[in-house]
Amino acid sequence: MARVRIKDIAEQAGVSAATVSRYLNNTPGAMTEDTRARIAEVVERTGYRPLAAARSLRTDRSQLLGVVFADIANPYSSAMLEALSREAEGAGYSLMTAVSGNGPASEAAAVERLLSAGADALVVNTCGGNDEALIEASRKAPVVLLDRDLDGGLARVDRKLDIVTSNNAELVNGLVGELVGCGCKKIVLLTQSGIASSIRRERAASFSDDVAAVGVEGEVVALEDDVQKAAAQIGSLVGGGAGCDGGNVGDKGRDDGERRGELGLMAVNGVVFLQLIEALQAANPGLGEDAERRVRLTTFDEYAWNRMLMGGVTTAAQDVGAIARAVFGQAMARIDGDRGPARRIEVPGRIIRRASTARRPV
Amino acid sequence: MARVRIKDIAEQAGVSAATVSRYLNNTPGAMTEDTRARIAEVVERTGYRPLAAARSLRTDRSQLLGVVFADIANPYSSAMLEALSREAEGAGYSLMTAVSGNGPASEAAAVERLLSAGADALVVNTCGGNDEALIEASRKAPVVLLDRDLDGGLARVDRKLDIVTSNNAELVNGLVGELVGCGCKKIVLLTQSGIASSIRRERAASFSDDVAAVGVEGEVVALEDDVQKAAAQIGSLVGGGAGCDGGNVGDKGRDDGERRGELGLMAVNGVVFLQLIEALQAANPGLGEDAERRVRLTTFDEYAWNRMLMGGVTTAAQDVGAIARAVFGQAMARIDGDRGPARRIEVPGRIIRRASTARRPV
DNA sequence: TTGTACGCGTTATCAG
DNA sequence: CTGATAACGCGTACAA
Repeated sequence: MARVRIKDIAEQAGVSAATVSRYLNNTPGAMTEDTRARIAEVVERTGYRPLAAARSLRTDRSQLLGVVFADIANPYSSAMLEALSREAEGAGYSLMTAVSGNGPASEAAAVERLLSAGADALVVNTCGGNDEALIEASRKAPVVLLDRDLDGGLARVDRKLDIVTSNNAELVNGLVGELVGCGCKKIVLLTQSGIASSIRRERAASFSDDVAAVGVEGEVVALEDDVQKAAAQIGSLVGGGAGCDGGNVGDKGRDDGERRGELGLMAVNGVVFLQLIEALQAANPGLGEDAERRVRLTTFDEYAWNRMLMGGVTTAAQDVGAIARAVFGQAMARIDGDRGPARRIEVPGRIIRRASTARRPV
Repeated sequence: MARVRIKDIAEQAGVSAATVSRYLNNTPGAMTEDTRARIAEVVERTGYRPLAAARSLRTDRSQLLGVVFADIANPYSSAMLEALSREAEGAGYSLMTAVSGNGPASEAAAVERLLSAGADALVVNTCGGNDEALIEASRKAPVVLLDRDLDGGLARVDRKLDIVTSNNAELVNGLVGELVGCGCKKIVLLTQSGIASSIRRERAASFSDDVAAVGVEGEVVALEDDVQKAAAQIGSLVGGGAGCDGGNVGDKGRDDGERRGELGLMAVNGVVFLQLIEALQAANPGLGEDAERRVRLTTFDEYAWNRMLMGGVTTAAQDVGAIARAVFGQAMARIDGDRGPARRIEVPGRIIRRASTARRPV
């Protein structure tokens, strides 16, 4: 039961291989309804599928899209993978994935592998520090940056590097607004230690502008990976009049001193948010039972636990589906020969207001 | 600057294409050190990479491994993707991924697509209800089941379907032991509503045996997806003497009635555990502040939040790296022509004991 | 040790 | 509307 080839189909249908090929690629002004039917019958009966390698060799198209994730443990990446899968599926494409683990060398290797494997185009969620490799790659196949820009911000300069990202400036602004709106006098943006992605920089820059504009104190802190160190960082931030608020006895929602809600925290992404929660819990014993209630939490990235932790955390959610659509669409356009200037596509996200920044103290 | 072919390398190195090919595939007893060096120089200088499609057409090997995930939102899948990537990378393979979203039809389609795309073998984390499609696929390419067995448990019957999974029976036994050890008189296994995977069945079966063996009350509950319904389920389980425990004033760790710690909960996977936490929080108001303290939590799958929620949750952790190694190794063996009987590989996981099942009441 | 010649399965060109 | 034929780039018997 060897593999069935196009020639076999041709013989059984009483036509030539060329005609079968035309049938498979449904050429516009095609063939007799009769021959079409005959071929269809044979194809159906034999379950024939053209060999990808042969087709690819001839057409110089693999129907393969390479995707490189910086950190697949970040649920944003998972969601994006699923969304991209859906897009690819609809277009008859398959996804080849690679994970860089936030390592530039690993990312460069992944890009090289995917290219060697024949990817028609690359989608790269770059970890930074890899501008050269990516620009080089873009000369062999279209490259669409996902979420994160090059360090040099060269996306617009170089010819073929497109980028799709969220409207981070507006989202940062939205979160700052939420925090200020619920009474925060000081706001801290928490970023990931050791990771200097363009997103971090972009959000940090917007942040500085925004806090200055509304006249509250702002600070950017890179949260340590180590829980104890992170707890110490958080502790010193919450700091000052900690632990002397008195236990809340039985009924809660009382004694809402005006010092409450003064510190606003903003996690730059879901991973940092999780670290933040962990650090808060670790720091809790030293800060008193209700330390959590004296800070206002907000975060980027919408995950299940945002709804439940702290009674609901105000979130800047990115539109994963729309981003995936834009990324895939742009990649396809490039594959189809679009040689226009590099594009920068900003997909609007939205602020989801939850209890953590509610007007009346929690 | 067209693509450089093997013929170009041959010309520049002053040899024939055949010799270059031999160089690329480093044939054993090969060639003069001189010619080897000359070819190496040219290959290096031009950055030549053989065209995957042409090579694949000739060798009938794509160096592509297809992977189908049932639920990529499940962090177990992300971790597995990363581990599999590492394995593939080392063997010169690339991963083609697809996501079924726990839909049998979608899974069947994904398998078909990956096969059409030329995958040398398939790794399937099946969602169940798809035995036919998978068996059919296994006749075209090796299929290795990941974690979940066929509904019919046919893995050993059919010729080529291998399966790699954890030692679920032992892990269930371990968790039951932990719960009994900290004083639970009743244990409930929480499963995912609407998903009837083999893992759920397997763990549930072991569970029933185990609770019977140690003589405690056991129950299996499929947790509703809807938070309110789930909360009601949890509420009725915690049930009975709820809410009349008196608020714990200031100091805690007191009034540990002997009714404490009587109910043991075991989440069948990380997703269910998250739903459980959410349900617990939703049910809390009606159950009294410290309802969480009257139940003992355990769960399968080790994630970051297991360390932090409830002060640490006792976990049955699977050895993702070892599983990935076994899966990939088995796939490679099949690709390399191993026609031996189907294998069932059980990779041992381990119990991580945390505060949630500590002897002294939390 | 190295070169020659052929074929892998498909699509594109060109006649008819 | 259809068929014959020539590539696509590479690996591998076979011959030298």
